[in-house]
Amino acid sequence: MSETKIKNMEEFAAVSGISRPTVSKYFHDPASVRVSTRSRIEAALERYDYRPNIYAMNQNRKLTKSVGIVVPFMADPFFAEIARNLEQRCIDAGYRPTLFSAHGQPSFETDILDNLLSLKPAGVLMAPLGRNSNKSAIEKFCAEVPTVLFDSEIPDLGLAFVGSDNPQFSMHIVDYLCRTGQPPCFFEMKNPSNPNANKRRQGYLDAMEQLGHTPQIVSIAGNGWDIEEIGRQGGHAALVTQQFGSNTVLCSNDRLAIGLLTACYETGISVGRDPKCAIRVAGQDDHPFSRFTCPPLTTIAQDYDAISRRAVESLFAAVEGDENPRKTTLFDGKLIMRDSA
Amino acid sequence: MSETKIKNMEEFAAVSGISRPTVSKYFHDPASVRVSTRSRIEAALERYDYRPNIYAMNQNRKLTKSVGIVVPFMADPFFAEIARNLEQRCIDAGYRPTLFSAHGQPSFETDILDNLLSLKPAGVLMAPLGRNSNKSAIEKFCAEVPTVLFDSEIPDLGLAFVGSDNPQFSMHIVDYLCRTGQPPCFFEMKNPSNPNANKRRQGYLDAMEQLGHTPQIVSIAGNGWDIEEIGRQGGHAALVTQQFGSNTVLCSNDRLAIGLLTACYETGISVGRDPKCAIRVAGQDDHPFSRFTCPPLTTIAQDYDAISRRAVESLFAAVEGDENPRKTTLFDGKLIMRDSA
DNA sequence: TGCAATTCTTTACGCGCGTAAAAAAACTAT
DNA sequence: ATAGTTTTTTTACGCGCGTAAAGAATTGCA
Repeated sequence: MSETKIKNMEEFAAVSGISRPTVSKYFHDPASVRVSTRSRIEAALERYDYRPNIYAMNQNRKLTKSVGIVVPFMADPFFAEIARNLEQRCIDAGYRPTLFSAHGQPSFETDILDNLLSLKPAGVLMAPLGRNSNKSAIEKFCAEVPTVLFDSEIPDLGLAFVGSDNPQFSMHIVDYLCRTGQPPCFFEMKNPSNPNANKRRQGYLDAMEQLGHTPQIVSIAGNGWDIEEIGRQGGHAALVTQQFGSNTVLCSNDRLAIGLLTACYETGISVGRDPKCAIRVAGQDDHPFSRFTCPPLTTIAQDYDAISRRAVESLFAAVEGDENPRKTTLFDGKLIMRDSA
Repeated sequence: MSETKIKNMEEFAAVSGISRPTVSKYFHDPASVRVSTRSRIEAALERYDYRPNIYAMNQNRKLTKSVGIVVPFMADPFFAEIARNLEQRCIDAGYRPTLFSAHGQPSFETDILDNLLSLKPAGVLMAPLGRNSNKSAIEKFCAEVPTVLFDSEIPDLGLAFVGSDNPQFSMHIVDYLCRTGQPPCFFEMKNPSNPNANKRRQGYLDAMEQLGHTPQIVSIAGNGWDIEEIGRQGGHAALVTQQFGSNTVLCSNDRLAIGLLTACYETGISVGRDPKCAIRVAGQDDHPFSRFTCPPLTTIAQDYDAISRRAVESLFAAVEGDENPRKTTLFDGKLIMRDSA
């Protein structure tokens, strides 16, 4: 970092004593040049702080090193966490990830894809909004850019889908709830934006049937991503009109459960697995905050780590040449027992 | 979107019947060409889907249209919310924002600045990590890129700072708590990463003195951004050893308060402003989740909207030529009364 | 030591667009 | 219609780097 300012690769090649094409090759892939050459370049990098112009680099390359990470709602810590996980893995693999959030708006999601197109990314990791996504826009995008979908599946789209085995989630937690108390009823949004919700409902129905219980579903109104508030209001309504036919409520997801817990508090209904409590509440996802609700929320944890690892692996395998058929990978959830159920 | 594929601006200029330099001018600023010209270009844009190559565009421009938005911790919904707000405003102003999160790690923050440098952004909106930030790296960055800091101030750095008036926060909520019950003690992390914490402590001390009460501060150990967990553990310790000299606890921020609420629950201590409850707990920030704690958290709300508006205004004023002296803008907080205090 | 295989240098062109300068064309106002 | 102003066209070059091709240098190995 000492001497005169380096303007471009030409000058940097000169001071490092290596020809420009070789330097270019080095920046494309350091392992592609001989060790002695590499160390001479790296020695020069120590003395001068030069970085290739990223715009000039990407102009001619068919394949850039950038990767898009798209989530439906960054203000949901669940997605923020998984985005961070994905980001780290991309960096480790030598790529430049860029974060995007659709902020719950389909039009925003479409705009993001438009912008991504002009970024010519090597690949994209995307969790779609779900029901409200502009499917044809996503389909068109997937046809042009290698894309791995996660969290929320759109059938047949993308190189691969990685998510959770929702039926297993339901089976697992329904079984636990039945073993430890009354069979649960199911609390959900009538028009969930995320397709996982439908699979969880079905999983609940199957699990209850399999265990020989009569299922009961409480569907509440509400749209959008303000899920805690929807759960709180719907919970209020369900509680005062006594719609829950069981003292145990399994929520479609943790954010809904968090809202329901608030509704219980506000209605004066005690929640917990303690026999003195009026009802038990369980969620699904292991949302980062579920540890801190009162009572702490019993839930079934998505395997963030496995999901993000597999998503990134699938993407880079495809990007780096493997021609695999589209594959769906689903990971099991782990029961997290806390005080709420 | 009908006819043959357009490869570059040359071809697009041909089909639109306008010369390439004029088309280039149009994409730089649509208002800079005559109305008749503009409508001919826009007519062509309807028929052919052409977008200028972003890499070629930015290669020669001294000033790109991209803006960096840097937050310390995206998994904190507070920052996710404000980032979204900033993002929207940048788009409305015709810029291309890119989101970055330091994920609580100083080394990551430095890397982000490095990457941003090579993106040659028109400007950057940054909330630093705080105490752990690599100040000299940020200083060096600010010298090269127009940067507005928000949330967490680093003295004299950047074009401007926009944040909250922390002493006003403390005064306001301490006054409220004193009027409605016992004067509060103050619950905080011993080594807070965010410098606002220090201002809030001082604000608490000043407020208590002004109101004629004896202040008491409970500082707990813990590092990093896992603030709820730190608050929970520290809260446990403080509760069992009866360190709170008042039945009212003002927390340095909402996330700490959320942890303390969990500790109270786990210790069997009832929280609320109801006289039957054992203690009152208040937070600061109006974290998105604070509405849904049990009991819902009384807090003082940061004016997200005003902060993000002013931050963006300051940045674009500077980017577009105004030479203003560095200015610090602080917004008042609004008391949000809920059940916890 | 010699020969083939690998790696590097030299030379040269192109990518898509920014932008400058001079000339031509289109407006505006009188 | 005319002069003056604004906008567009024409022409031309450069940005920083990717990349191809041919020859030179370096290596590995027997």
